[in-house]
Amino acid sequence: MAKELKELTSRAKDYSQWYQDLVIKADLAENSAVRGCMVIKPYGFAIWEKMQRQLDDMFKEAGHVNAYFPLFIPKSYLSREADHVEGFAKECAVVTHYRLKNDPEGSGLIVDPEAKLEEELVVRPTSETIIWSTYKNWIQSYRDLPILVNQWANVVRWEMRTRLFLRTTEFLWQEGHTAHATKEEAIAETEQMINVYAEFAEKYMAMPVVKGFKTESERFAGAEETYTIEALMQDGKALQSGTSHFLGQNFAKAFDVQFTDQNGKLEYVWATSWGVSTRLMGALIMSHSDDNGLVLPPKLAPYQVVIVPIYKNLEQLQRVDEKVKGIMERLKALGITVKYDNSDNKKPGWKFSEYELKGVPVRLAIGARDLENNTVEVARRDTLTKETLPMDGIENHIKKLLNEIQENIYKKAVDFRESQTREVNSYDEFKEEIEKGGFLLCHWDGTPETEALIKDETKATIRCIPLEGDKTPGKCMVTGKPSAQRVLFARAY
RNA sequence: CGGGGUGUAGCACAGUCCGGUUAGUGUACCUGCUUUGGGAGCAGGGGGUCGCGAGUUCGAAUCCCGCCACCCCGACCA
Repeated sequence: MAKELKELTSRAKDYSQWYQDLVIKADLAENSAVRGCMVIKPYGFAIWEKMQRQLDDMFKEAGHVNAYFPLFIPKSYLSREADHVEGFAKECAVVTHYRLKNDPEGSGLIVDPEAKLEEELVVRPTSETIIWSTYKNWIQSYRDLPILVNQWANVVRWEMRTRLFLRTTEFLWQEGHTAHATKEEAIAETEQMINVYAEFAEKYMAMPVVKGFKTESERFAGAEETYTIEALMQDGKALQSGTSHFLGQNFAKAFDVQFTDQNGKLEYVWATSWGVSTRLMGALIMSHSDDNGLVLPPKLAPYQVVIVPIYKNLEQLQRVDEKVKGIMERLKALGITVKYDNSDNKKPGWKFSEYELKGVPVRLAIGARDLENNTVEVARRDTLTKETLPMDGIENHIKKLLNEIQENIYKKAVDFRESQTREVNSYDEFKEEIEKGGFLLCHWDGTPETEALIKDETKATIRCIPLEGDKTPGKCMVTGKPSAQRVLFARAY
């Protein structure tokens, strides 16, 4: 057993390998029989549910409501918006038939050729088109606006290469789709939502992000402006963690969604869309984990505290059970989630390792010794330290400790990112530095040609044009042409 | 679709080059006893179409041919 852990540790340098082993061992997910899709196991799904609930609260706080739209999109819808079809056509799963039958030749089930669909259906890669074809019926007057709708759903993108959590064929996400009477209002919505995402990432996931615009070539297919939050993973690669798009009037025009404004004039509506996905779970894992397994921020941990009893016989266990009952009540009264693992088929040492692997922020161990002294052993996951404390008032200490852990994990991630972010001024230096990973802030002349050249030669992309920070103009590191501000480069997932 | 690799017990793998007892090891599982403050110990036990198909041979996990699946690297990707 110890050997297995050691192997895991020694592989930590090979991050992707380690990461895959880790999540499987940590009971988060496994690859299923279906190409590039994943089974999210109960513990992993509990983390996703925590994220969902928090995000949903934040959306509603900002005035949004939930709805649901169909999984299938008629092929013709997808082709209505030119950039959109360009962006998604290459990765769509298509339904062509609606029935199977027994092969008359006797080789089992086959697709019934007579059950061919008049028009093929696309399994949604995103829902803009079906939603806008619906909104057309919902919107006549400025009084119908704004529409602020979100949906929690699954989508399918048939990528050539998949990666657990980061790019699976099917993934779970939320997509907000809003309609507005004015351009200003739509832009304000787009900005509001990227701020919601950034707040969620930093306050709940304890993951610092850089907010910014995507360049034209990295923009969402059909958007006029894409805002993004970019995070840095521990292996030095960037991860796009959430996007919010200002869609202009592109979809309104493609689906003919017009409204009468206050002056009786017919206008196209202004649109936004925004989304985050189960990719965030990958981000969470890769931001904080160490060689002992997951490290979960207390605000997203399925349970914040685990209690492990230590006993020599059933009589002792019963005494610990009694004691724990009281502690659990007091913890729950403070809104802290607790799991008491008094299963008799695993030893304490096994449990310690198991809950570390699962990233439970705080572990309490209580044994005969503690019952005698009225103490409890408190171990924290982020620092892997433990201390023995008096039992009285332990619940208040734990409440404080959970906040401290949340802050400490965030601070650690910020420090790491700062240490991996640097300004680079020449292209030669850039080529050298990009090999080391991390974020590079550089001047760029703003042309797609230069961007493409850099990508070809170094595999680095412009993650975003940051909204905040240094706005001093300069000269492009490649062409020497003027640059408005430094932009953020990195190699990305 | 290109380049590389792997298919042997639930999982991880050895054995394949150089064919030869009843196919093995770790782990997991089952039973019993002892253990329980950092992934317990001992004893016993169950579990295999060696990816699939066809061939060579007295004899194939091993050699030849064909096929299939999966993984990694690239192309692709908001």
